[in-house]
Amino acid sequence: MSLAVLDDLNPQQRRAVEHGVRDGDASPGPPLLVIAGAGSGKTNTLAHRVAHLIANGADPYRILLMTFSRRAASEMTGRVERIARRTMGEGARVMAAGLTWAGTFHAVGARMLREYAPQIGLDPDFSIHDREDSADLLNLVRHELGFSKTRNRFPTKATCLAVYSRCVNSGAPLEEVLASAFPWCAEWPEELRQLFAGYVEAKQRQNVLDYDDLLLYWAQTMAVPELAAEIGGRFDHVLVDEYQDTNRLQADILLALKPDGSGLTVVGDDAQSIYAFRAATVRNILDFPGHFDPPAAIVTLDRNYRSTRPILDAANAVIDLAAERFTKNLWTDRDAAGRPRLVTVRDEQGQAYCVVERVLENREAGIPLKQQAVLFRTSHHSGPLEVELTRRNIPFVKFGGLKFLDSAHVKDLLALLRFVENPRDRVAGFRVLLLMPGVGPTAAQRVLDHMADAADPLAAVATAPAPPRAGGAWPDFLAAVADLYAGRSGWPAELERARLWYEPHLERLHEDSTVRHADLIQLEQIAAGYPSRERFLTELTLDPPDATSDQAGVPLLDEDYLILSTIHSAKGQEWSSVFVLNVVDGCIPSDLGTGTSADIEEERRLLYVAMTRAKEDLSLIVPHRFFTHNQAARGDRHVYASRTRFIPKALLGLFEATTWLAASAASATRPAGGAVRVDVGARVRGMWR
DNA sequence: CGACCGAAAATTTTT
DNA sequence: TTTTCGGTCG
Repeated sequence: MSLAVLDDLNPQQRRAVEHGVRDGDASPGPPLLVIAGAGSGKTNTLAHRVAHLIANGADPYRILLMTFSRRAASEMTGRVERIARRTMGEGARVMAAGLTWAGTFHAVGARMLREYAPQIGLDPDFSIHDREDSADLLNLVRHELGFSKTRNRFPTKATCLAVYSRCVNSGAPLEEVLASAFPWCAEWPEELRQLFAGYVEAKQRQNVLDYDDLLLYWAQTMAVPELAAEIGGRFDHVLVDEYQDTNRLQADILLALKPDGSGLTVVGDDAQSIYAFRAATVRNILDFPGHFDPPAAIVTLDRNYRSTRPILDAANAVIDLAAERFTKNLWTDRDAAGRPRLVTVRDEQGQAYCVVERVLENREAGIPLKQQAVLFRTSHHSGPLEVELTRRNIPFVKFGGLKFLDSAHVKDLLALLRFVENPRDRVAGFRVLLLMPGVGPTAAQRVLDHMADAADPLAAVATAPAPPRAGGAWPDFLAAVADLYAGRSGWPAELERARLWYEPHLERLHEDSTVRHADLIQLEQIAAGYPSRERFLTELTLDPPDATSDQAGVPLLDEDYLILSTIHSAKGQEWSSVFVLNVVDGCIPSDLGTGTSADIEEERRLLYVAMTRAKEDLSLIVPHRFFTHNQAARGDRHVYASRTRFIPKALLGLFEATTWLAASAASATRPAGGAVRVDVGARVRGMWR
């Protein structure tokens, strides 16, 4: 590898890149932990390390690259490719194509499980349930067990699934999970245990895995010494990014892959750990070195290349107040005059106007929309802003929150494909059957039971008892299934066949069928990018297109658009100018998550992550008053909010405090009543529900 | 058997 | 306020 490329790195980065690699010899070396602060060139360093390994003879087919989030995964592979192209010229294409084992833990797990299915008693044609499907199946089991009519109300399907998921991911006993995270469900340990047992059996009968199973089955596979040796032996180097976001199960998998740590590299930053709610644990990163003898080497990257000094000073001050810290403060030599702004506005409406004004000012000053981002704690916080952006014709793309695939009509259509792909999947079957008029739970169950008893379930649909009140819808359905079953149209044309069947139902069930119809056409275009139905369904579940923009779908790539993102989805990203909404107590920290001090600490890190996304310009918006909706406490439509507790008085000197006076022009044209404004946001979101 | 109605609960971030 | 659940009516 050319020395020129490594010369761009600072000494610590270079140590991380070259660790364990001798000239021309990239055989697996001792384990390495890289503690890399925000903006310290973490992904870049990891990418350089991969390129360096390959340049020194490592086989790209035998390199495994994993992350927790999809965003981080694509960022990483893209970066490796770019660096390789720069350093290796034409050879880069070969190399990038060779990096086939790169992705999220879940995606890699799915692939591994399909491959090893025959050896672990799994049908390789399993389908994968997303969260909603999993909750639906859990609900069916819940009914079967008679928990629907208990004296006190039993937890909802979503809560049950959350409990189950946490148990699986943290490896903690049920009672402990209930006590710590779901105290209001603590009276049901026995029922929940029974429910989960039934759920697991149902999944297995139906040849279905949920998200957690992808990790769980993989971890179980790795518990068999022969298989662990075989799978671990396929890779010389295993590298994990965002290691602070992994949970116990993922750490188990990793350690089973490389018990002695050879060829193992993990990268992370405990100050950016924001997935504890998903059972991620910083212990993974803290305990990593000690798993090996001798302990893994540690390299710390604490030079920040992203933000100006005033921004970094403020962010450091915020994280400095954390109860527990392991990493050092970041430093930079990027001097600049402007402090980050702390902008007080009247209410959420004022917040929307203020952000829009500033964004437009920035654009006038030459900063494209794409270099600006608005971040928020929860998805619906951007509601009023989205309305305002739409009103002013400012294009935006939103990351996190509601997904294209969550809309009912898309799920309906996909359910038909999933039903044909795996006829034992009762959740998909139910969903499809219930779309027809005159078909309810009872009729649907009869059909599915009839199929379950047959040797060839799909062929048996034709001989199933016709639902008495379905009328002409039933033969139409049989014809569609027969066509898809026989593969008459081929992929991806069969999606159109499915849509033709679905369209009459779409028009009957939904008022706004034209908008929804456009989504289905878009789905067909997406499908064309996948080689087969199986790959389409799997990858759509594991890697759904995650941006929603208003109405027309994702804007063209060459267009300029503003970024809206939840803070969680913003991790690893950076923008020239960043706005953070609702920097008030009750939002950050969320008043839902303020139960334990650990929860509060996570919220503090969340604010830290948001602030460290900014390169030149950072504005924290503090609405004085904000509307609450869906609050348990009845009555008040708005509450008076105060600045987040994470920026106490002592820190105010690091900010430039300003007040944005409620835009006279805008508010003058508005009717006085406050209640309607919240409804608009709800309705915009409702279009997708 | 399925559609409708009234009461009660709900809580956010991702794979 | 919205969603979800269970009971009742047609």
